[in-house]
Amino acid sequence: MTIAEVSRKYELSADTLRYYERIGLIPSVGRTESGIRNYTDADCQWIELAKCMRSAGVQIDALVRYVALFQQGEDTFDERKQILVDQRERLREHIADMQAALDRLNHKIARYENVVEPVENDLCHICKK
Amino acid sequence: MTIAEVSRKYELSADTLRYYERIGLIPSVGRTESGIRNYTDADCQWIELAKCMRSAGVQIDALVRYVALFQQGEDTFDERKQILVDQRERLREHIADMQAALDRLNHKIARYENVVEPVENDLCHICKK
DNA sequence: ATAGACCCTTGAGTGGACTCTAAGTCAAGT
DNA sequence: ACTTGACTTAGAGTCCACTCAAGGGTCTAT
Repeated sequence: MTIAEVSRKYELSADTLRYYERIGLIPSVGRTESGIRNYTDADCQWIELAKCMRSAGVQIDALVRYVALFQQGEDTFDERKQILVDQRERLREHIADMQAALDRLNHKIARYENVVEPVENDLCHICKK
Repeated sequence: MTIAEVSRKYELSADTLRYYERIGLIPSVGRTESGIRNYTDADCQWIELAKCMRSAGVQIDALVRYVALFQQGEDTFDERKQILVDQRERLREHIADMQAALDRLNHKIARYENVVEPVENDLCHICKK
């Protein structure tokens, strides 16, 4: 697969794909004799993983470390797992923050819709609390 | 309340508090005769709101627009509500992305723990899929 | 064999959100 | 009166994650 095809498939710009490879967020992609990138299915799986993690806000740094360890082989097993566990925890915390903000937005929108009785209006002014 | 007290209370640096005020993410704070910020409870509510929304990744831009409209008064009601509704939608999408990444991390960690039977190992290599 | 579309690398530029610096003011304590 | 430390502003600097530009090579169709 060419970079343009992969770019369309995953909706990541060719620039971004090259950037991800350059910094090691995905392992380096094989080339044709003339030096043009030729993405394999395995490359695509790495890209999909990267896209999923990045869209969730997992830092590039952690993913780069993971990929580097992965390429070093079996004896990095524990370290790799630890990265995943750490990032899972970060993600859980972030989801909780977002849920709190979502609850708050729902509350505020309800006020705007007069769905919630304005019992403690003194704190609200549609709506800081 | 001084900026140092507010900074401690909300765990935001004094620089960040001044920055938020400067860009209009919170309405401007009153000063003492000598020009020092004196935060009221209402100011603190704005800060808490800003902190909550920012920690969930709501863009500063949207919050600035909301605050500006809020200060313009009643006839911006609909526009303000629309901002909230839009941001709620963005937040929901983002939570879905994060949930997908979390599911994937859980799956990968389970592989690392040999909890999941390695049935389709050819795609996994602990673990791209 | 030449146009036009696509690809390459290196390195610089951008935008968002802070974060820090410089130069100065002010209040409290000694 | 002087030091100390927290406050002020305007503006510059930093970090992250891209994104673009320059200058060039490659592929395909006519």
